[in-house]
Amino acid sequence: MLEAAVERGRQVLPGVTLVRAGEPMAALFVVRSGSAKRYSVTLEGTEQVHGFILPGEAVGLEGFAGGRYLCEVSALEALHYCRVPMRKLEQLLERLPGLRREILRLLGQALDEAQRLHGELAQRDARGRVAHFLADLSERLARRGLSPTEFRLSMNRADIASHLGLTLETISRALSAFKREGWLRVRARDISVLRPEALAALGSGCA
Amino acid sequence: MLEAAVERGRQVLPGVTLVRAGEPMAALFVVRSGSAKRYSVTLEGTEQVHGFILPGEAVGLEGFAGGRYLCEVSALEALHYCRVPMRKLEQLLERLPGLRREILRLLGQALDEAQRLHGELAQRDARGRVAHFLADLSERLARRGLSPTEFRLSMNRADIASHLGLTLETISRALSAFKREGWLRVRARDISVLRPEALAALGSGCA
DNA sequence: CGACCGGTTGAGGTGACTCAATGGTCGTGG
DNA sequence: CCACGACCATTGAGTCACCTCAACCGGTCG
Repeated sequence: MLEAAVERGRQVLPGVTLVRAGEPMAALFVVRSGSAKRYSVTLEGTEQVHGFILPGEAVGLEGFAGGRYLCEVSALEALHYCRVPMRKLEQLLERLPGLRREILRLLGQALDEAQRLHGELAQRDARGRVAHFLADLSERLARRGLSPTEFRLSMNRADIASHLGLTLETISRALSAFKREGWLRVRARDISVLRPEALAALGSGCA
Repeated sequence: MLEAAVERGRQVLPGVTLVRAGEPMAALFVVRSGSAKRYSVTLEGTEQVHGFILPGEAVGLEGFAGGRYLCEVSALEALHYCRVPMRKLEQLLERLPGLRREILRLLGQALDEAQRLHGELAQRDARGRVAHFLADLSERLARRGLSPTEFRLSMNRADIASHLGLTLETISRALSAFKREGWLRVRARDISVLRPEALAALGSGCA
Protein backbone atom coordinates (compact mmCIF):
# COMPACT_ATOMS: atom_id res chain seq x y z
CA MET A 1 0.00 0.00 0.00
CA LEU A 2 2.73 2.35 1.00
CA GLU A 3 4.64 1.54 -2.16
CA ALA A 4 1.65 2.39 -4.27
CA ALA A 5 1.19 5.77 -2.66
CA VAL A 6 4.72 7.00 -3.19
CA GLU A 7 5.43 9.09 -6.27
CA ARG A 8 8.94 8.22 -7.30
CA GLY A 9 11.75 9.42 -9.45
CA ARG A 10 11.31 13.15 -9.32
CA GLN A 11 14.32 15.34 -9.63
CA VAL A 12 15.37 18.99 -9.60
CA LEU A 13 18.45 21.04 -10.37
CA PRO A 14 20.61 22.91 -7.85
CA GLY A 15 18.96 26.06 -6.57
CA VAL A 16 15.42 24.92 -7.20
CA THR A 17 13.00 25.35 -4.32
CA LEU A 18 11.11 22.20 -3.31
CA VAL A 19 8.68 23.76 -0.87
CA ARG A 20 7.93 27.34 0.13
CA ALA A 21 6.96 28.73 3.51
CA GLY A 22 3.25 29.45 3.65
CA GLU A 23 2.24 26.99 0.94
CA PRO A 24 -0.38 24.41 1.87
CA MET A 25 1.26 21.16 2.90
CA ALA A 26 0.40 19.03 -0.07
CA ALA A 27 2.90 16.24 0.45
CA LEU A 28 5.70 14.80 2.50
CA PHE A 29 9.06 14.48 0.72
CA VAL A 30 11.97 12.14 1.14
CA VAL A 31 15.30 12.96 -0.46
CA ARG A 32 16.87 10.01 -2.33
CA SER A 33 20.13 11.60 -3.44
CA GLY A 34 21.68 15.06 -3.36
CA SER A 35 21.21 17.57 -0.57
CA ALA A 36 19.13 20.60 0.32
CA LYS A 37 18.99 23.45 2.78
CA ARG A 38 16.01 24.26 4.95
CA TYR A 39 15.64 27.93 5.84
CA SER A 40 13.23 30.68 6.67
CA VAL A 41 13.30 34.31 5.63
CA THR A 42 13.19 36.84 8.45
CA LEU A 43 11.28 40.09 8.46
CA GLU A 44 14.44 41.95 7.48
CA GLY A 45 14.79 39.69 4.45
CA THR A 46 17.80 37.72 5.66
CA GLU A 47 17.93 33.94 5.45
CA GLN A 48 18.06 31.81 8.58
CA VAL A 49 19.31 28.34 7.69
CA HIS A 50 17.67 25.79 9.98
CA GLY A 51 19.35 22.69 8.67
CA PHE A 52 20.68 20.65 5.80
CA ILE A 53 18.89 17.65 4.37
CA LEU A 54 20.84 14.59 3.25
CA PRO A 55 19.74 11.47 1.35
CA GLY A 56 17.20 9.43 3.29
CA GLU A 57 15.92 12.40 5.26
CA ALA A 58 12.43 13.88 5.21
CA VAL A 59 11.29 17.32 4.12
CA GLY A 60 8.25 19.25 5.24
CA LEU A 61 7.55 17.82 8.68
CA GLU A 62 7.00 21.22 10.28
CA GLY A 63 3.98 21.52 8.03
CA PHE A 64 1.98 19.39 10.47
CA ALA A 65 1.77 22.43 12.76
CA GLY A 66 -0.85 24.17 10.71
CA GLY A 67 -1.22 22.45 7.36
CA ARG A 68 1.26 24.81 5.75
CA TYR A 69 4.99 24.57 5.31
CA LEU A 70 6.95 26.85 7.60
CA CYS A 71 10.31 26.73 5.84
CA GLU A 72 11.66 26.98 2.36
CA VAL A 73 13.65 23.99 1.16
CA SER A 74 15.91 24.37 -1.83
CA ALA A 75 18.30 21.98 -3.52
CA LEU A 76 22.04 22.50 -3.03
CA GLU A 77 22.93 19.87 -5.61
CA ALA A 78 21.04 17.99 -8.28
CA LEU A 79 18.51 16.12 -6.20
CA HIS A 80 16.27 13.08 -6.51
CA TYR A 81 13.30 12.68 -4.25
CA CYS A 82 9.98 11.01 -3.84
CA ARG A 83 6.80 12.40 -2.38
CA VAL A 84 3.72 11.11 -0.60
CA PRO A 85 0.63 13.28 -1.11
CA MET A 86 -1.05 14.17 2.18
CA ARG A 87 -4.39 12.73 1.03
CA LYS A 88 -2.88 9.31 0.59
CA LEU A 89 -0.81 9.65 3.72
CA GLU A 90 -3.93 10.25 5.81
CA GLN A 91 -5.62 7.20 4.32
CA LEU A 92 -2.57 5.09 5.04
CA LEU A 93 -2.31 6.36 8.62
CA GLU A 94 -5.84 5.01 9.09
CA ARG A 95 -4.75 1.50 8.16
CA LEU A 96 -1.11 1.08 9.02
CA PRO A 97 -0.22 1.34 12.71
CA GLY A 98 3.42 0.80 11.79
CA LEU A 99 3.42 3.84 9.53
CA ARG A 100 1.75 5.83 12.30
CA ARG A 101 4.57 4.97 14.64
CA GLU A 102 7.12 5.72 11.94
CA ILE A 103 5.78 9.20 11.28
CA LEU A 104 5.68 9.95 14.99
CA ARG A 105 9.24 8.69 15.25
CA LEU A 106 10.37 10.97 12.43
CA LEU A 107 8.79 13.96 14.14
CA GLY A 108 10.29 13.01 17.47
CA GLN A 109 13.70 12.72 15.88
CA ALA A 110 13.36 16.10 14.24
CA LEU A 111 12.52 17.51 17.66
CA ASP A 112 15.51 15.80 19.20
CA GLU A 113 17.77 17.17 16.50
CA ALA A 114 16.46 20.68 17.03
CA GLN A 115 17.07 20.33 20.73
CA ARG A 116 20.62 19.18 20.30
CA LEU A 117 21.27 22.12 18.02
CA HIS A 118 19.85 24.42 20.66
CA GLY A 119 22.29 22.97 23.18
CA GLU A 120 25.17 23.54 20.77
CA LEU A 121 24.32 27.16 20.12
CA ALA A 122 23.70 27.85 23.78
CA GLN A 123 26.84 26.26 25.15
CA ARG A 124 29.64 25.94 22.59
CA ASP A 125 31.97 28.53 21.18
CA ALA A 126 32.68 28.97 17.47
CA ARG A 127 35.24 26.18 17.14
CA GLY A 128 33.05 23.80 19.09
CA ARG A 129 30.09 24.50 16.84
CA VAL A 130 32.04 23.99 13.64
CA ALA A 131 33.60 20.81 15.00
CA HIS A 132 30.19 19.50 15.96
CA PHE A 133 28.79 20.44 12.57
CA LEU A 134 31.47 18.44 10.80
CA ALA A 135 31.19 15.49 13.17
CA ASP A 136 27.42 15.43 12.74
CA LEU A 137 27.65 15.62 8.96
CA SER A 138 30.24 12.89 8.98
CA GLU A 139 28.01 10.63 11.05
CA ARG A 140 24.95 11.21 8.89
CA LEU A 141 26.94 10.45 5.75
CA ALA A 142 28.31 7.27 7.32
CA ARG A 143 24.79 6.18 8.22
CA ARG A 144 23.97 6.34 4.48
CA GLY A 145 27.01 4.28 3.58
CA LEU A 146 29.12 7.21 2.38
CA SER A 147 32.62 8.01 3.52
CA PRO A 148 32.68 9.74 6.92
CA THR A 149 36.18 11.11 6.34
CA GLU A 150 36.18 12.28 2.73
CA PHE A 151 33.33 14.46 1.59
CA ARG A 152 32.38 17.61 -0.25
CA LEU A 153 30.36 20.32 1.43
CA SER A 154 27.38 21.11 -0.76
CA MET A 155 26.69 24.39 1.04
CA ASN A 156 28.80 27.54 1.10
CA ARG A 157 30.39 29.17 4.17
CA ALA A 158 27.58 31.67 4.53
CA ASP A 159 24.99 28.89 4.86
CA ILE A 160 27.04 27.12 7.51
CA ALA A 161 27.51 30.42 9.31
CA SER A 162 23.80 31.18 9.32
CA HIS A 163 23.01 27.73 10.60
CA LEU A 164 25.54 27.96 13.43
CA GLY A 165 24.85 31.56 14.37
CA LEU A 166 28.29 32.78 13.31
CA THR A 167 29.77 34.78 10.45
CA LEU A 168 31.29 33.26 7.35
CA GLU A 169 34.70 34.64 8.31
CA THR A 170 34.53 32.78 11.60
CA ILE A 171 33.69 29.53 9.81
CA SER A 172 36.64 30.04 7.52
CA ARG A 173 38.97 30.76 10.44
CA ALA A 174 37.78 27.71 12.37
CA LEU A 175 38.39 25.46 9.37
CA SER A 176 41.83 26.98 8.88
CA ALA A 177 42.62 26.41 12.54
CA PHE A 178 41.61 22.75 12.30
CA LYS A 179 43.75 22.44 9.21
CA ARG A 180 46.72 24.06 10.94
CA GLU A 181 46.38 21.64 13.84
CA GLY A 182 46.32 18.68 11.48
CA TRP A 183 42.74 17.63 12.17
CA LEU A 184 41.47 18.27 8.65
CA ARG A 185 42.56 18.75 5.11
CA VAL A 186 40.50 21.54 3.56
CA ARG A 187 40.44 22.57 -0.05
CA ALA A 188 37.50 24.86 -0.71
CA ARG A 189 34.51 22.53 -0.19
CA ASP A 190 36.44 19.29 -0.09
CA ILE A 191 37.04 18.04 3.41
CA SER A 192 39.24 15.19 4.61
CA VAL A 193 38.90 14.37 8.27
CA LEU A 194 42.27 13.27 9.62
CA ARG A 195 41.45 13.15 13.35
CA PRO A 196 37.74 12.41 13.85
CA GLU A 197 38.20 11.90 17.60
CA ALA A 198 39.57 15.42 17.98
CA LEU A 199 36.51 16.88 16.26
CA ALA A 200 34.13 14.71 18.20
CA ALA A 201 35.78 15.71 21.46
CA LEU A 202 35.51 19.41 20.70
CA GLY A 203 32.01 18.99 19.33
CA SER A 204 30.48 17.21 22.28
CA GLY A 205 31.72 17.63 25.72
CA CYS A 206 35.35 17.89 26.58
CA ALA A 207 35.92 21.39 25.30
CA MET B 1 -13.35 7.87 24.63
CA LEU B 2 -10.63 10.44 25.04
CA GLU B 3 -12.13 11.63 28.28
CA ALA B 4 -12.11 8.12 29.66
CA ALA B 5 -8.45 7.60 28.85
CA VAL B 6 -7.18 10.69 30.62
CA GLU B 7 -5.97 10.35 34.16
CA ARG B 8 -6.82 13.59 35.87
CA GLY B 9 -6.06 15.62 38.92
CA ARG B 10 -2.49 14.67 39.61
CA GLN B 11 -0.26 17.20 41.27
CA VAL B 12 3.32 17.70 42.41
CA LEU B 13 5.30 20.18 44.50
CA PRO B 14 7.93 22.60 43.16
CA GLY B 15 11.20 20.89 42.31
CA VAL B 16 9.67 17.49 41.64
CA THR B 17 10.70 15.81 38.39
CA LEU B 18 7.82 14.69 36.18
CA VAL B 19 9.80 12.74 33.63
CA ARG B 20 13.44 11.77 33.36
CA ALA B 21 15.63 11.46 30.29
CA GLY B 22 16.11 7.82 29.32
CA GLU B 23 12.94 6.54 30.98
CA PRO B 24 10.53 4.60 28.76
CA MET B 25 7.82 6.89 27.45
CA ALA B 26 4.89 5.64 29.49
CA ALA B 27 2.54 8.54 29.00
CA LEU B 28 1.92 11.94 27.49
CA PHE B 29 1.36 14.78 29.98
CA VAL B 30 -0.56 18.00 29.81
CA VAL B 31 0.02 20.70 32.42
CA ARG B 32 -3.21 22.17 33.85
CA SER B 33 -1.74 24.79 36.17
CA GLY B 34 1.68 25.82 37.36
CA SER B 35 4.83 25.70 35.24
CA ALA B 36 7.82 23.50 34.59
CA LYS B 37 11.22 23.56 32.94
CA ARG B 38 12.38 21.10 30.32
CA TYR B 39 16.11 20.46 30.28
CA SER B 40 18.80 17.96 29.52
CA VAL B 41 22.01 17.25 31.38
CA THR B 42 25.19 17.49 29.33
CA LEU B 43 28.18 15.19 29.60
CA GLU B 44 29.91 17.73 31.82
CA GLY B 45 26.96 17.64 34.17
CA THR B 46 25.61 21.09 33.40
CA GLU B 47 21.93 21.71 32.72
CA GLN B 48 20.73 22.89 29.33
CA VAL B 49 17.25 24.37 29.65
CA HIS B 50 15.31 23.70 26.46
CA GLY B 51 12.11 25.43 27.38
CA PHE B 52 9.46 26.29 29.91
CA ILE B 53 6.07 24.66 30.04
CA LEU B 54 2.98 26.68 30.86
CA PRO B 55 -0.60 25.59 31.57
CA GLY B 56 -2.22 23.92 28.58
CA GLU B 57 1.08 22.75 27.12
CA ALA B 58 2.23 19.18 26.56
CA VAL B 59 5.16 17.35 28.12
CA GLY B 60 7.10 14.44 26.71
CA LEU B 61 6.60 14.80 22.96
CA GLU B 62 10.28 14.19 22.15
CA GLY B 63 9.73 10.70 23.50
CA PHE B 64 8.23 9.67 20.17
CA ALA B 65 11.73 9.61 18.72
CA GLY B 66 12.67 6.33 20.35
CA GLY B 67 10.09 5.40 22.95
CA ARG B 68 12.09 7.08 25.70
CA TYR B 69 11.99 10.58 27.07
CA LEU B 70 14.93 12.70 26.00
CA CYS B 71 14.57 15.51 28.53
CA GLU B 72 13.96 15.93 32.20
CA VAL B 73 10.92 17.97 33.14
CA SER B 74 10.63 19.36 36.63
CA ALA B 75 8.05 21.57 38.27
CA LEU B 76 8.95 25.20 38.96
CA GLU B 77 5.79 25.79 40.97
CA ALA B 78 3.11 23.60 42.49
CA LEU B 79 1.72 21.94 39.41
CA HIS B 80 -1.44 20.13 38.33
CA TYR B 81 -1.41 17.89 35.34
CA CYS B 82 -3.15 15.03 33.65
CA ARG B 83 -1.64 12.15 31.74
CA VAL B 84 -2.60 9.78 28.94
CA PRO B 85 -0.86 6.40 29.10
CA MET B 86 0.76 5.46 25.80
CA ARG B 87 -1.17 2.18 25.61
CA LYS B 88 -4.46 3.99 25.59
CA LEU B 89 -3.14 6.69 23.32
CA GLU B 90 -2.20 4.12 20.68
CA GLN B 91 -5.66 2.56 20.85
CA LEU B 92 -7.27 5.95 20.50
CA LEU B 93 -5.06 6.90 17.56
CA GLU B 94 -6.46 3.81 15.84
CA ARG B 95 -10.00 5.10 16.12
CA LEU B 96 -9.93 8.88 16.21
CA PRO B 97 -8.61 10.58 13.08
CA GLY B 98 -9.12 13.93 14.78
CA LEU B 99 -6.83 12.96 17.63
CA ARG B 100 -4.29 11.77 15.11
CA ARG B 101 -4.27 15.16 13.47
CA GLU B 102 -4.12 16.85 16.84
CA ILE B 103 -1.04 14.94 17.95
CA LEU B 104 0.67 15.63 14.65
CA ARG B 105 -0.23 19.29 15.07
CA LEU B 106 1.28 19.35 18.57
CA LEU B 107 4.50 17.86 17.28
CA GLY B 108 4.59 20.24 14.35
CA GLN B 109 4.13 23.17 16.68
CA ALA B 110 6.91 21.97 18.95
CA LEU B 111 9.13 21.79 15.89
CA ASP B 112 8.11 25.28 14.83
CA GLU B 113 8.85 26.60 18.31
CA ALA B 114 12.29 24.99 18.32
CA GLN B 115 13.00 26.53 14.95
CA ARG B 116 12.03 30.00 16.03
CA LEU B 117 14.28 29.64 19.04
CA HIS B 118 17.10 28.61 16.76
CA GLY B 119 16.58 31.77 14.74
CA GLU B 120 16.68 33.85 17.89
CA LEU B 121 19.92 32.36 19.15
CA ALA B 122 21.53 32.58 15.74
CA GLN B 123 20.60 36.16 14.95
CA ARG B 124 19.80 38.25 18.00
CA ASP B 125 22.08 39.76 20.60
CA ALA B 126 21.52 39.48 24.34
CA ARG B 127 18.94 42.25 24.67
CA GLY B 128 17.02 40.96 21.67
CA ARG B 129 16.86 37.48 23.12
CA VAL B 130 15.64 38.64 26.50
CA ALA B 131 13.07 40.92 24.87
CA HIS B 132 11.83 38.05 22.75
CA PHE B 133 11.71 35.76 25.75
CA LEU B 134 9.49 38.19 27.63
CA ALA B 135 7.28 38.90 24.63
CA ASP B 136 6.84 35.20 23.99
CA LEU B 137 6.01 34.47 27.62
CA SER B 138 3.57 37.34 27.63
CA GLU B 139 1.81 36.02 24.55
CA ARG B 140 1.56 32.48 25.88
CA LEU B 141 0.12 33.73 29.16
CA ALA B 142 -2.41 35.85 27.30
CA ARG B 143 -3.45 32.84 25.24
CA ARG B 144 -4.38 31.14 28.53
CA GLY B 145 -6.38 34.13 29.69
CA LEU B 146 -3.75 35.46 32.09
CA SER B 147 -2.42 38.99 32.17
CA PRO B 148 0.16 39.63 29.45
CA THR B 149 1.57 42.65 31.26
CA GLU B 150 1.72 41.63 34.91
CA PHE B 151 3.29 38.31 35.74
CA ARG B 152 5.73 36.51 37.97
CA LEU B 153 8.64 34.58 36.53
CA SER B 154 8.59 31.08 37.95
CA MET B 155 12.19 30.41 36.89
CA ASN B 156 15.38 31.99 38.17
CA ARG B 157 17.87 34.03 36.12
CA ALA B 158 20.19 31.07 35.65
CA ASP B 159 17.41 29.05 33.96
CA ILE B 160 16.58 31.90 31.62
CA ALA B 161 20.28 32.33 30.87
CA SER B 162 20.75 28.67 30.05
CA HIS B 163 17.72 28.71 27.79
CA LEU B 164 18.90 31.79 25.89
CA GLY B 165 22.56 30.84 25.71
CA LEU B 166 23.68 33.71 27.95
CA THR B 167 24.92 34.14 31.51
CA LEU B 168 22.73 35.08 34.43
CA GLU B 169 24.57 38.39 34.79
CA THR B 170 23.69 39.27 31.22
CA ILE B 171 20.01 38.51 31.86
CA SER B 172 20.10 40.73 34.90
CA ARG B 173 21.77 43.55 32.97
CA ALA B 174 19.27 43.31 30.13
CA LEU B 175 16.33 43.51 32.54
CA SER B 176 17.92 46.47 34.29
CA ALA B 177 18.43 48.19 30.96
CA PHE B 178 14.77 47.69 30.00
CA LYS B 179 13.78 49.05 33.39
CA ARG B 180 16.05 52.08 32.96
CA GLU B 181 14.47 52.79 29.59
CA GLY B 182 10.99 52.59 31.04
CA TRP B 183 9.90 49.46 29.20
CA LEU B 184 9.46 47.31 32.30
CA ARG B 185 9.03 47.44 35.99
CA VAL B 186 11.13 44.69 37.57
CA ARG B 187 11.11 43.62 41.15
CA ALA B 188 12.92 40.30 41.56
CA ARG B 189 10.62 37.88 39.69
CA ASP B 190 7.68 40.20 39.32
CA ILE B 191 7.47 41.81 35.91
CA SER B 192 5.23 44.61 34.70
CA VAL B 193 5.43 45.29 31.00
CA LEU B 194 4.99 49.00 30.37
CA ARG B 195 5.81 49.12 26.66
CA PRO B 196 5.00 45.79 25.03
CA GLU B 197 5.57 47.22 21.53
CA ALA B 198 9.14 48.12 22.40
CA LEU B 199 9.86 44.57 23.54
CA ALA B 200 8.14 43.06 20.55
CA ALA B 201 10.12 45.29 18.21
CA LEU B 202 13.43 44.33 19.77
CA GLY B 203 12.43 40.68 19.98
CA SER B 204 11.41 40.19 16.38
CA GLY B 205 12.88 42.18 13.63
CA CYS B 206 13.65 45.84 13.90
CA ALA B 207 16.73 45.59 16.07
C1' DC C 1 41.97 39.16 -20.49
C1' DG C 2 38.86 41.08 -16.99
C1' DA C 3 34.89 40.56 -14.00
C1' DC C 4 32.80 37.98 -10.62
C1' DC C 5 32.02 34.87 -6.92
C1' DG C 6 33.42 32.29 -3.01
C1' DG C 7 36.86 31.85 0.25
C1' DT C 8 40.86 33.38 3.18
C1' DT C 9 43.33 36.48 6.04
C1' DG C 10 44.33 40.70 8.75
C1' DA C 11 43.41 44.75 12.02
C1' DG C 12 40.57 46.90 15.15
C1' DG C 13 36.30 47.41 17.90
C1' DT C 14 32.79 45.71 21.10
C1' DG C 15 29.43 42.87 23.37
C1' DA C 16 29.18 39.30 26.38
C1' DC C 17 31.83 36.50 29.70
C1' DT C 18 34.52 36.01 34.04
C1' DC C 19 35.48 37.11 38.51
C1' DA C 20 34.34 39.55 42.48
C1' DA C 21 31.84 42.42 45.69
C1' DT C 22 27.36 44.16 47.34
C1' DG C 23 22.42 44.08 48.30
C1' DG C 24 17.64 41.96 49.24
C1' DT C 25 14.59 38.57 50.75
C1' DC C 26 13.21 34.73 53.20
C1' DG C 27 13.28 31.16 56.66
C1' DT C 28 15.32 29.56 60.94
C1' DG C 29 16.61 29.81 65.52
C1' DG C 30 18.25 32.33 69.42
C1' DC D 1 12.02 40.71 67.78
C1' DC D 2 16.32 40.58 65.83
C1' DA D 3 20.54 37.96 64.24
C1' DC D 4 22.06 34.90 61.10
C1' DG D 5 22.82 32.28 56.95
C1' DA D 6 21.33 30.71 52.42
C1' DC D 7 19.99 31.89 48.13
C1' DC D 8 19.07 34.89 44.42
C1' DA D 9 19.82 39.08 42.07
C1' DT D 10 22.41 43.28 40.89
C1' DT D 11 26.39 45.88 39.71
C1' DG D 12 31.23 46.84 38.48
C1' DA D 13 35.94 46.11 36.27
C1' DG D 14 38.73 43.80 33.17
C1' DT D 15 39.39 40.35 29.43
C1' DC D 16 38.61 37.88 25.31
C1' DA D 17 36.07 35.81 21.46
C1' DC D 18 33.70 36.99 17.80
C1' DC D 19 32.05 40.62 14.64
C1' DT D 20 32.99 44.30 11.28
C1' DC D 21 35.29 46.18 7.63
C1' DA D 22 38.59 45.70 4.21
C1' DA D 23 42.13 43.75 1.34
C1' DC D 24 43.58 39.78 -1.13
C1' DC D 25 43.55 35.22 -3.59
C1' DG D 26 42.06 31.63 -6.82
C1' DG D 27 39.00 29.64 -9.66
C1' DT D 28 35.35 30.10 -13.52
C1' DC D 29 32.87 32.18 -17.11
C1' DG D 30 32.02 35.44 -20.47
